[in-house]
Amino acid sequence: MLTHAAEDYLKSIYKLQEKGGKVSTGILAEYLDVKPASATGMVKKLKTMKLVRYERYRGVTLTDAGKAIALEIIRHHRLLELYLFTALGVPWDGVHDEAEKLEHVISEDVEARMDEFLGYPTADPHGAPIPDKNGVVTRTASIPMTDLQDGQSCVVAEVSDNDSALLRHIGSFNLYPGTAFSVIEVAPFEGPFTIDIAGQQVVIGREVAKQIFVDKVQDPDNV
Amino acid sequence: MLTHAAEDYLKSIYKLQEKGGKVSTGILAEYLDVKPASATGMVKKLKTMKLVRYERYRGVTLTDAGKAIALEIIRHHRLLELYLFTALGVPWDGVHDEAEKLEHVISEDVEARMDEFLGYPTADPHGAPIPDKNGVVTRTASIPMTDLQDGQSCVVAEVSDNDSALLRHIGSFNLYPGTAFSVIEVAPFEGPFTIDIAGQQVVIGREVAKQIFVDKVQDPDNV
DNA sequence: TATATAATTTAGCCATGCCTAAATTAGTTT
DNA sequence: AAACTAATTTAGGCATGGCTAAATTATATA
Ligand SMILES: [Mn+2]
Ligand SMILES: [Mn+2]
Ligand SMILES: [Mn+2]
Ligand SMILES: [Mn+2]
Repeated sequence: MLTHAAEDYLKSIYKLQEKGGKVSTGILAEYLDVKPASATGMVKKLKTMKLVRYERYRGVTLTDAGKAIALEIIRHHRLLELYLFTALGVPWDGVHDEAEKLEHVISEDVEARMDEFLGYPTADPHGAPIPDKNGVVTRTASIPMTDLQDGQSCVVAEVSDNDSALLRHIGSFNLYPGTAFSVIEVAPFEGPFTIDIAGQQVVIGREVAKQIFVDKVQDPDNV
Repeated sequence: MLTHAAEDYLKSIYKLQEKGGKVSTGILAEYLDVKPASATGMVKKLKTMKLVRYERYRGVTLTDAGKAIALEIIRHHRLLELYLFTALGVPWDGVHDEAEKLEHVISEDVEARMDEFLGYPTADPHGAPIPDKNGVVTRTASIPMTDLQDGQSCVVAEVSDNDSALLRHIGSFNLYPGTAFSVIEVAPFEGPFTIDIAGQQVVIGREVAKQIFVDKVQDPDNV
């Protein structure tokens, strides 16, 4: 078994390489809130374990073995988030930190039991996909809310789960995954979004909108 | 926050000093499956943190601060065992190892939510008392099954939870806490116990009987 | 093409928590 | 009282995973 630290590195490399191929040790260090020298050190260890491809100054990528472990940990994390949310009522801005610690520690048996209890779910409380038992991820092609135009109708697909204050804020507008809304107005000059959620008019700043991902819907009212 | 290792040491010192006052570093090392030198090292660290009283060659005891932490971890452990057993159906011979890892990692919030879900329970699946939120333990005065005489009726109160093969064995006789049985015969010369559980006749070896603790009941059939 | 800048790596250090082997102490036996 | 034995502690080492400071390399700029 790997150490918690190694698992977190693999998970982070996976996430970073999803949006941008090779991952520099600097970016990795920043993401993990660690100094670059520490990231370099761990990456070298992961290389000797053949979990990572790495050449100095050239960045890191996961091998198939490394990716499998990363997905396993991500599966733990997201199942745990949903389990804590659903079974114990932990608020959606609290589940991330809790899962961050538990993910390294639960057995495959408990993983399977949570999966069954939850009915083999495919997304966590923030809308992120839960890799299946074999590490297969079904991605949805959601777009950032900031790409929306006036009048567009859509459904919230996913929300960034890193910042719990942000989640509380987004939750206060009821913008959970699955919630439908339509854009009333996008203010010019990088301005805020005015939207309609279930008849309620709400203003969402651009920085917040960047963290919200949606699926467009054909709006029958708007033809 | 303490390290996992330090928490496990405090928990172990607590359990060992329950039956026998001061705890030697040797006993502690054996209990934790660690070399005596390692136990001495950790005990010195715990002393600088004022969690433990210790003088070389003289044994260790917990301070009030150390005892409070030990009880907090024991509470986590036992609540987790019962939660895993009740909510996720983890078999009673599996909950100990799982809880051993989770106990260091759950938040006070999750602790409180499990407690509520379980209806503020007072015993874990093996019958061990769960300290309350303030660290108060309500001990029961159970006796080892080996103290029973022929004809005695009793109820299982508690079973050792260290050895999971033993638990499977005991479970195969349905000797869970709460189960009533009566002694048919105690074979002489340190022999086995023949007992009656719900009409079924079962033979229990002495080594197993030592690990089972019971409460005597006045048996109306036997007057 | 040379040089400046920024990123990355190396070197060396620290804390934790384990280990083995050697030294010390306590307690018991003669 | 001395000697022996068993328990305990000390000394020194190793792996992990951080850190800082200095050296190196890549890249952009002149
Ligand atoms: Mn983690
Ligand atoms: Mn999430
Ligand atoms: Mn533990
Ligand atoms: Mn137990």
